[in-house]
Amino acid sequence: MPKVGMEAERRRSLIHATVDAIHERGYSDITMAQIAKRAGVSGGLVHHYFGSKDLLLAATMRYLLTELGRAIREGLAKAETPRECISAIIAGNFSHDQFRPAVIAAWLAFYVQSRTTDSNSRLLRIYAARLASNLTFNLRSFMPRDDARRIAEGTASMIDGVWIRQALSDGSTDRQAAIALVEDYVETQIAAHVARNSET
Amino acid sequence: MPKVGMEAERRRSLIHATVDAIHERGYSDITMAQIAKRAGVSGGLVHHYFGSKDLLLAATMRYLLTELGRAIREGLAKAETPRECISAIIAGNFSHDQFRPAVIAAWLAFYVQSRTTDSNSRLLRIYAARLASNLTFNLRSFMPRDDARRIAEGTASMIDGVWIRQALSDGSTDRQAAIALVEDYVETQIAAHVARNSET
Amino acid sequence: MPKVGMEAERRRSLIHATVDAIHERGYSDITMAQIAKRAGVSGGLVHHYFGSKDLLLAATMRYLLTELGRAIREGLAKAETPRECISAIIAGNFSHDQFRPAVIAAWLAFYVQSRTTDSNSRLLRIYAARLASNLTFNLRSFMPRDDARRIAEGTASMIDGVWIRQALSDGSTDRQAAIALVEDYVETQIAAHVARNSET
Amino acid sequence: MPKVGMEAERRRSLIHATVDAIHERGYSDITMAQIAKRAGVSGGLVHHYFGSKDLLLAATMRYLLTELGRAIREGLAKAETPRECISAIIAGNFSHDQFRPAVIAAWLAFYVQSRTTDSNSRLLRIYAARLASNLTFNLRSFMPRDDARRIAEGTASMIDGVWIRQALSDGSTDRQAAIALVEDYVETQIAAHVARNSET
DNA sequence: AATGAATGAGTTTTCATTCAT
DNA sequence: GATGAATGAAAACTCATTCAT
Repeated sequence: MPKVGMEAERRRSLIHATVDAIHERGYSDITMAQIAKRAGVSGGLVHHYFGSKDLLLAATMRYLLTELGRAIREGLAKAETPRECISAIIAGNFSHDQFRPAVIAAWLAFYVQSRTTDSNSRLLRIYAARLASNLTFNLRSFMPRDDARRIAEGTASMIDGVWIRQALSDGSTDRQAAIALVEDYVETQIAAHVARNSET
Repeated sequence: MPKVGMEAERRRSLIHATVDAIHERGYSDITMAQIAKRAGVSGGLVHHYFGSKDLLLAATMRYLLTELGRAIREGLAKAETPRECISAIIAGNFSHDQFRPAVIAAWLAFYVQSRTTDSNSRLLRIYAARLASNLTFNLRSFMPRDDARRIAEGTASMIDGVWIRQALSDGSTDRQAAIALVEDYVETQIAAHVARNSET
Repeated sequence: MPKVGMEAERRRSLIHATVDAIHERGYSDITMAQIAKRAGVSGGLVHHYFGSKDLLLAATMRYLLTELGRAIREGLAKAETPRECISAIIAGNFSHDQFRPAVIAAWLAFYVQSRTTDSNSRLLRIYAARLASNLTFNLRSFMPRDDARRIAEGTASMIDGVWIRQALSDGSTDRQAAIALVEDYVETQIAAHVARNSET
Repeated sequence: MPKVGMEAERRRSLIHATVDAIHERGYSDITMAQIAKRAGVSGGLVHHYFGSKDLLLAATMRYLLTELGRAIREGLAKAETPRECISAIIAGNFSHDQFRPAVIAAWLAFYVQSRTTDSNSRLLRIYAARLASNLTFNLRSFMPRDDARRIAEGTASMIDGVWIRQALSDGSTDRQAAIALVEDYVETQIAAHVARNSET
């Protein structure tokens, strides 16, 4: 009798092995054999579960996107005010699971790589649009639509920027500092708007 | 025409071909044959000039760094006040030569890839340190050292963030919007500090 | 139902699946997984029953030979004159069970493939020798030994030729036309001999 | 400077190696490595020239068809009467170049294999149609259209049948016997028609 | 200097076979 | 007996690199 749930577990372990392999060797240097070895299975099994290297990579990217979405949603569930929602989104992007060297490395690899892979590109675009719309919606409580859009874009840019810079510095991550930098940006921008309004 | 100079021209044309190839195919999918074809030369010649694929890629990355450095230095030469220096640095990062799709794509590819390549990593670190120190120095005119360091890091993060987001959107680049976003960050932060100081 | 007979049924169904798989995918492209799926059993079971792919294929070939032999023997049982025997042999080769696209395809595949597989080659040779000897024996009633041998060879060649040509035309089979073509050959040859004899 | 004509020579030598490999190992067991070794080149070169195993096999089949067509055309060029044309077609099919064990083996392999490969199937069909039309046309001098068509089909069947039987017998080929068998069929059929006509 | 044919090591992929359940 | 997950050997294919011309 086959072990129920074995397949899901194997797939997850292979995806984790893929993330780790990208972290250690770099996206362009990983091989199926490395991933299989890292997951402690034979090379053939990876194909059995994912069909091809491309499909394994695509599945890994989807996994990362899903996990990020979940982290953000969890934070949003506890947020009550628009300001808290914004903080939840920011914190979600730097949550414990997300802001680890291996995950950061894999994220950026897919981010950059997706530029030349339509299906991956589409996934990222959908995620980015949702993030932008969510940020914009909550910023609308503090400023006009156009400004909200602009600051949302700035916030997203800074989140991505902090991530990419973290990838390069092989040192340990500092979630608090990362969050503080982005929060500071948002806070200062909101404050500027509030000040401007109270002047009039 | 003397053969001297011919070599430099060939090298440059191969480097440009490499940048374009990365843009079109992605870092992990480029081949020497593609690059050679794109540059209109034989495959063997690339080795003759660069020795190996790794060396060609390293040379391409050095070229990008040099060009970026040159763009910034040119702007800085005309800047007089610290504030103008900051703007020059920002503008340099989004100068006409730098903020093109192919260059952005290549930049990010090297950026991400350098994580697993020591020699490239070192180059990027040196550049990043110089940028940070330069920004910090000029921000010191407006705020204490620790704040200057923090805002310098924020500025660099936002520059990188704008870049990476541009790579994903296949559309045309908007230098003005990119500059405005980063300038807004710096300006608002400086204003906040000035306001705080004038309060006391 | 007793388990005895179950095994024979499973084996037969796997052999039929093999024949169908050869027909649909071609001898060089069939896999054990396909055959197992087609027979509605697990991949492991095929090995359990046949030991290996080669043995399954050998069993399939033996099955085809046996069925053909049976079809011919059944016809011969009803034949009384030498001429009727010849017709029975021809008709047996194009009997309903034999002259179906899937069976034809499998036959030819084994026919051609046996060239490089000693054990299969031996089986075919035995069958061919029996066919030749049978045809020759019955043709002896109408002509000298040497001519009988030659016309037997011609008859066998034409049977094989009609078969191979049928394999290529994906259309439906026309047993009557196939039989008529071969019968015409035999009839004309016999007639020529009879005419020659009556001349003298 | 590259050797002019080297490419054509290489391709031809690889195609010959393919034919020989099919003869020796059988269609379903040949590997690119075997073919390369037999041609005395590296494995990579085969891909360089043909792109893939499938394309190499397709090129080999086209080569065999072309050679057969050439052999027949050469014979036809010397034929003057319809009867001579028929003999030329038959002789062409068993010409020295065609009726060799390796070529026969390869021919049959492709013949059978083409059933599941559309592009190959199409090529064979075109050739078969041309052969049938050519035979029919020349037989029309001796018999009505319908009979001519039937005998043309019979002739083609016998040619194919002689070929397939030759493939199985690993012995040396006997071109004269093969030709005689088919000629006998045609001759007897024509004679029968002539006799029938003179009766009336 | 320049070419591009040729190599061969390395990678993905396939699949018969095994084996724990 | 029966399953199908897992293996690993063998195959196709890719491509940086070399080298004769």
